[in-house]
Amino acid sequence: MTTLNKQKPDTRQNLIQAAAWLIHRHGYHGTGLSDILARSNAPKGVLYYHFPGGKPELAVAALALTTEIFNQQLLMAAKRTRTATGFIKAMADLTKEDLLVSDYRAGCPLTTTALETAPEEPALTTACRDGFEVWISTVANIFETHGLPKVKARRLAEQSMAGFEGALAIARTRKDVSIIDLTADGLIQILTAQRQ
Amino acid sequence: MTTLNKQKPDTRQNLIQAAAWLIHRHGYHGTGLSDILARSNAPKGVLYYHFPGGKPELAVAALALTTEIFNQQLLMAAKRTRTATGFIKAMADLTKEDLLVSDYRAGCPLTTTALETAPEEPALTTACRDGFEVWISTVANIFETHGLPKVKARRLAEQSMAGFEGALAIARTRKDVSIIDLTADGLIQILTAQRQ
DNA sequence: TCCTCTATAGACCAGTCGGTCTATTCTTGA
DNA sequence: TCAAGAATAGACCGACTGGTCTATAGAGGA
Repeated sequence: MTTLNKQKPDTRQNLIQAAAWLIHRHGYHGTGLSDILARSNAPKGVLYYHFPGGKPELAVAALALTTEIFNQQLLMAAKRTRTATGFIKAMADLTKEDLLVSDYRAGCPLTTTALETAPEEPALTTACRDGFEVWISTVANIFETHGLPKVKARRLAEQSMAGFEGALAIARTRKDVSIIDLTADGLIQILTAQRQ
Repeated sequence: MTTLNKQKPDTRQNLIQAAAWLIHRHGYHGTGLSDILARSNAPKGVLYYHFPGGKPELAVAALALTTEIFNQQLLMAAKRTRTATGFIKAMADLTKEDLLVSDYRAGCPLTTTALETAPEEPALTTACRDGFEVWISTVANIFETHGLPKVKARRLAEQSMAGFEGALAIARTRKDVSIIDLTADGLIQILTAQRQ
């Protein structure tokens, strides 16, 4: 699923990765084509050859890549955890990791792009919505494997995504990740309350 | 506190309000000076007369205005509610209101700006951090008046802000506010669990 | 009445934006 | 060996960006 396309991956993939990296840090409007081109060492003609739709089309591909990568991280984290509580803590760690390795320069590209562009660029809004849905479904499935009933698993997954996304934004302004742990604690309390 | 400055308010205040309205919808990078000028019917010279620091300085003022307005809405909502649970529901209603009256065109300007610009525009990041702190302090105080101990009130306030901010972003991509109510339900469960 | 300071007005600027276009190079099958 | 499509390369474009500058209008005191 990660290598579906038959195209020679180098240039096209480099463009997508460069765009994803930059949008992750500066958002959609804050990322210029010239930045993407410089980062991927590509001339302009190449971009419009691979993405006739221009910047929006490339951004959609970049958001899809980001969605897939984080989804894989969620699945890997699930393999390492044996309880729903443990998985919530693992999600908190994943959320913190992005902030710490980037020195608070990178947030969630889906949230950033969604807030910047919805609903003016429908393709981008759709990409964000689909990305959130992928993540929430994955998290809900993981909660189910840890014994939560389907409906409660889905609810807790939505609450988790909302909590961590908001905590990420606030943590970035503070250069302090503690609100992410606080959010995890809250989710664990919800989980525990539901178990009773 | 709402009318501290001695300056004749018209032009300057119009600029701030126009900037706040636009940043609310399109974010910092998505809002151009020309948009702000057009919306406030002002020529360019006026902007740089009142805000020598240019766009960033005006944006900081706009974020401060937004902070203050929403803070007043929190305080008003607190007057209408008698329990912590009721206040959580009132926060959910406030969060939903922005989305619904703007047809999902407006999110939280603090979150949007923070994700777009941190940490490249320190003044903006600071304005966002300060804004979040104002809101969280207000919410924590309100929880205290409803009987929560200080530490727990602060924790629940942080969890609330994170949850509603994240829910707002996701709701915007879906054009559906239900995740905001779900978030409120989760916060109420945390509250109840802490009461035991 | 005139002077001075505040504020308004908008022409103008260099730089950058996303996007188009044509020329060239690479690759590959005949 | 050569033709043809795929891919690369970057010059070029109009529109727009945030920002500067000078000219002028308005207000208030002497």
